[in-house]
Amino acid sequence: MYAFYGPRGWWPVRTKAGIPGFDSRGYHKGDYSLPQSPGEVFEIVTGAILTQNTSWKNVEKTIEELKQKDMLSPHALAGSDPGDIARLIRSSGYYNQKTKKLINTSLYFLKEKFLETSLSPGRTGLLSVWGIGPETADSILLYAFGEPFFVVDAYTKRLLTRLGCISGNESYDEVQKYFTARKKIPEALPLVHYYNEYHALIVEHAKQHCRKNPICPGCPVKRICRYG
DNA sequence: CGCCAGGTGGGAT
DNA sequence: ATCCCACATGGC
Repeated sequence: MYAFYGPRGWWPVRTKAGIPGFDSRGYHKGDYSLPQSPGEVFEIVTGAILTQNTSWKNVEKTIEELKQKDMLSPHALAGSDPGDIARLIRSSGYYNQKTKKLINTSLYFLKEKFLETSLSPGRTGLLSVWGIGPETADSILLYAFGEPFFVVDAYTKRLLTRLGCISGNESYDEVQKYFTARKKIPEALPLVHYYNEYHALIVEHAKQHCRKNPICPGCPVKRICRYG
């Protein structure tokens, strides 16, 4: 899939959109040096929560709103009126729930000073926050803190099920194990970069070919798939 | 119009 | 543990 789609430039960082080295949406292909500041770390944390069961397109708009109102920080979010936050993040859907999730996460980050110290919250720590489940936790660890946690989402399960790798009713942790237990990892890429690309490639592949109604002509993994 | 999108938590069984 | 549901907007 890497040969077919190329590097994906994840995680997109809106606050860098358009500057040299970044495309208009904040993707940075082949550059694994992000995030580079506490602000960028927190933007990824926020994006990971906002995109829960929601298209990234809707989230981009919200991130932009938050940024323009100087609300893209744990301090600002934790100190704001929930109603104001809900209005700002409206386009990302589930705005009442996500308001609560953002405030909870902000309070946790403030209390533990993760941004100041650059210390990782750790998986258990993130999962203890109301509003952060396994996928959001792993997304934050992998893309915001640069730790090798493989992200499993609905696309991952769909692809692996169609390829015949899993039955489809496995738990999050079981699917994750399918990847982390593998020994065949290209040496050219550090593990964290490999996981970075792998998840992003699965998302791209699921959007282009492995949709709910699959588009098999031209699929890069057609040969090893039951469909097609 | 209907269906889907880079899930999570709560409640019943 | 395992199912079922609420949560909500915007794009196609």
